Amino acid sequence: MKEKRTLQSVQKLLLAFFRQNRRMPSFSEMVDLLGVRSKSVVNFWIEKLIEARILEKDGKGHLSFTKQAFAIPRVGSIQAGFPSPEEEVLSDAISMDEYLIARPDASFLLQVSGDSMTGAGIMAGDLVIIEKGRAPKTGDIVVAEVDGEWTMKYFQKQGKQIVLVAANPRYPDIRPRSELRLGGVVTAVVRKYHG
Amino acid sequence: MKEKRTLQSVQKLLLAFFRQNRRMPSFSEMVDLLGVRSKSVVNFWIEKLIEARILEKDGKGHLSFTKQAFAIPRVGSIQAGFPSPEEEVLSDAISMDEYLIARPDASFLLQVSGDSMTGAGIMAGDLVIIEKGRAPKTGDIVVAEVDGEWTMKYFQKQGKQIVLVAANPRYPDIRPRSELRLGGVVTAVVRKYHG
DNA sequence: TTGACAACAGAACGATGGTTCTATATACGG
DNA sequence: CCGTATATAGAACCATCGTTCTGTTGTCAA
Repeated sequence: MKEKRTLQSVQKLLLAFFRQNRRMPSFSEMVDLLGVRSKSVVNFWIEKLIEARILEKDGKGHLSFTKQAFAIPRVGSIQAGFPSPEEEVLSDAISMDEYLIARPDASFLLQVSGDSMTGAGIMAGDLVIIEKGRAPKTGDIVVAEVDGEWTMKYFQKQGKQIVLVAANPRYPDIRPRSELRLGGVVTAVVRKYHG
Repeated sequence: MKEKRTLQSVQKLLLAFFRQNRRMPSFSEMVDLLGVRSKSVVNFWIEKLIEARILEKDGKGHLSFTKQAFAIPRVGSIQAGFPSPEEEVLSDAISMDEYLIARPDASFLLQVSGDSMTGAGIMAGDLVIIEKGRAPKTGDIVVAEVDGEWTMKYFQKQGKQIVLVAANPRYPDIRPRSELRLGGVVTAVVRKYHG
């Protein structure tokens, strides 16, 4: 039985290749990938994909995916009426890496343990993205070393005094003496449900 | 004044190009990119980057970034002792897209409004990633249409009866009659702090 | 059966890609 | 000042790339 080639199936194959190799396949590679025997067939599909704004080609014939091809669709809010899969608004589609991490070279991940920030919606096991070298403002969540121990707290500035407040009221406020080593500012929280 | 080229600066330039064009620059393009005038200089740096496991080359000379080049470093948990930026463990580095979204073509994003899932650490304004066509298990968070309205709730199966429970106890449990249209299962939560 | 059309095969072509080699410029220690 | 090492320049080379053209196969309606 012969698989019928469709725009979606071709796009899927190319995307799979890209995700694995982090580059576009060449026309010759696509010949194998699509299971055809001629580059002109590949060219036919490539033009279709360009027309569909999934691929784009610069002046010298270099292929690349559009932003749209990577992103996953983003629909409105739940209470505003939940659209059916067919009427998804594809116009506003984003990539997680791009959305979450503004400065990749100054950021790192940290796995949270403990319940001191549960009130802020940061649970044990969550991953937080921390940006180094950013000046915290009051209300920001920071990672700091206070008296030899690292903790994650709300940052507050009362006059000249700095106060670190936990979201969980069971934990006391911390007023560091002079030494406050700042690990960074929490810019995002990420939680993945196993499965 | 002439900028000294370093491994980091070259990597940064190439990464910037990649992020913008979603493909590797060619050697000729790198000549312009690095501000040199010969491809052999480019080749010199490429080899350095390959040695540093930032780039890799397949049999036919096709360049691509390694996984490592994209990912941001992940350090241990806070309470386990917070490493300084110098001693970051780079071995376990992940990309957000890859980490969060197992099936990109079956997933979409939804912005949360309301406080019905606050107890589960899902706040208003958060972005949830929803996977379609997955069979929910008890304890999963699902998006479902109950009697004409879309909501996000815990999924529970008591015998043959399905119960939708909010994390916020102020909301009553929902026991749908027969019609329960399932939008999908929440596989991840993402929150970005503005700034 | 035939005609029309779409999908595909295959080869030829010029341009560009990465590679390699040799020559020149710069920095630095003695 | 000299000699050595390192970084850069420039040119030549061929495999591969994407492009294009012509011809073949397959499908479906009349």
